Amino acid sequence: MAELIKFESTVSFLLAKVSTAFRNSLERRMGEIGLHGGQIFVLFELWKKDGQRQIDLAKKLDIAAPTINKMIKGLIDVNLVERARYDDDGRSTRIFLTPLGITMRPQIEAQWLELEEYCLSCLNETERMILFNILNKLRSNYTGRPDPEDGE
Amino acid sequence: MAELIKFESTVSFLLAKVSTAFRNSLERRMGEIGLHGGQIFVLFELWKKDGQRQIDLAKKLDIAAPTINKMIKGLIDVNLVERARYDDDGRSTRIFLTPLGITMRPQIEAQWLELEEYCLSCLNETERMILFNILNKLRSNYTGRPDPEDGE
DNA sequence: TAAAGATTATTAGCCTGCTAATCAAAATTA
DNA sequence: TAATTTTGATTAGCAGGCTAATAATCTTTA
Repeated sequence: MAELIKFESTVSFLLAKVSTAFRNSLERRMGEIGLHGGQIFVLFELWKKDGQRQIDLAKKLDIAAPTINKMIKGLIDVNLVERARYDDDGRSTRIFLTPLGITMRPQIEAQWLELEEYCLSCLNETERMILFNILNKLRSNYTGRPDPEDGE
Repeated sequence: MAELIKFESTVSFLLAKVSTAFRNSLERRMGEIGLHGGQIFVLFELWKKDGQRQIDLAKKLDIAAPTINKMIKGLIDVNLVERARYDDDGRSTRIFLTPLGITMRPQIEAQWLELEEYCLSCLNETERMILFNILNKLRSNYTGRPDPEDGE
């Protein structure tokens, strides 16, 4: 006779729940400043390096080509980025920040820090560090992308 | 002049990345046995108590009414559950497991444990326990729903 | 009883993920 | 050069989240 699992006792169960809850918080917080949850990650990459191709953004964000395409559409709709074609390659488009996309950076970053504080308010400094390290391990395990200090 | 954040250094950043990666793993693993990622949580609640109303399932799973509605549609499509109306309340529908929904339980649970093992393969036993406890705190923080031992 | 309010399910539509399929352009190879 | 393959962007369509709006059924209240 098969053992019946206690789903609530698995880490995956909790991870799924926290994942969904976090995504909702992210969406709500970013909605307060007129953004959607996923868009901030695109902006983050463009702030590091403007004018990247869609395919390169997708690779850095670990998302598929159609996903980045839709995200960029949304960002264009709210006038945060724009597309530009170059003569050197007729296939690709380069994504550039608009002036608004540049000037909104501090506001978006402040909102991000608020989200961070809200999410982690139940954890002390030690727990936060531990969680950070464990999540880093999980991320490497999933994506094969090691800790930040390895560069890209 | 505004301080520029290092996004990668925030826990929220890693949590977002791990969330997405986990959801992808979940979808892939469950796809192997003909299911989708979210459906397992509905089944899990029905295994605990069959014949629940949609609204009650939604509350227990912390999801919105339209979401549970779509999920149940999908489960009906693959013949794992079915709807039934009762005379006592013409508004609500009760969701019941089909024979397949009952007999597939061990297979689904085995797949779940495989996912668990895959996700956590980079963590030792201590780290898993620590992660479990921290995730539990985060979950309470988000949903106001405390640890399992508090009952429902 | 009749009217007003609350509850349940559903539809429409959006964002974030995905895969599969297309199309155009570039690169490679015969 | 010509044919083939690869690459980059896009569209269509699906699942899982959401909110807002409807419709139908209870429940409550006047």
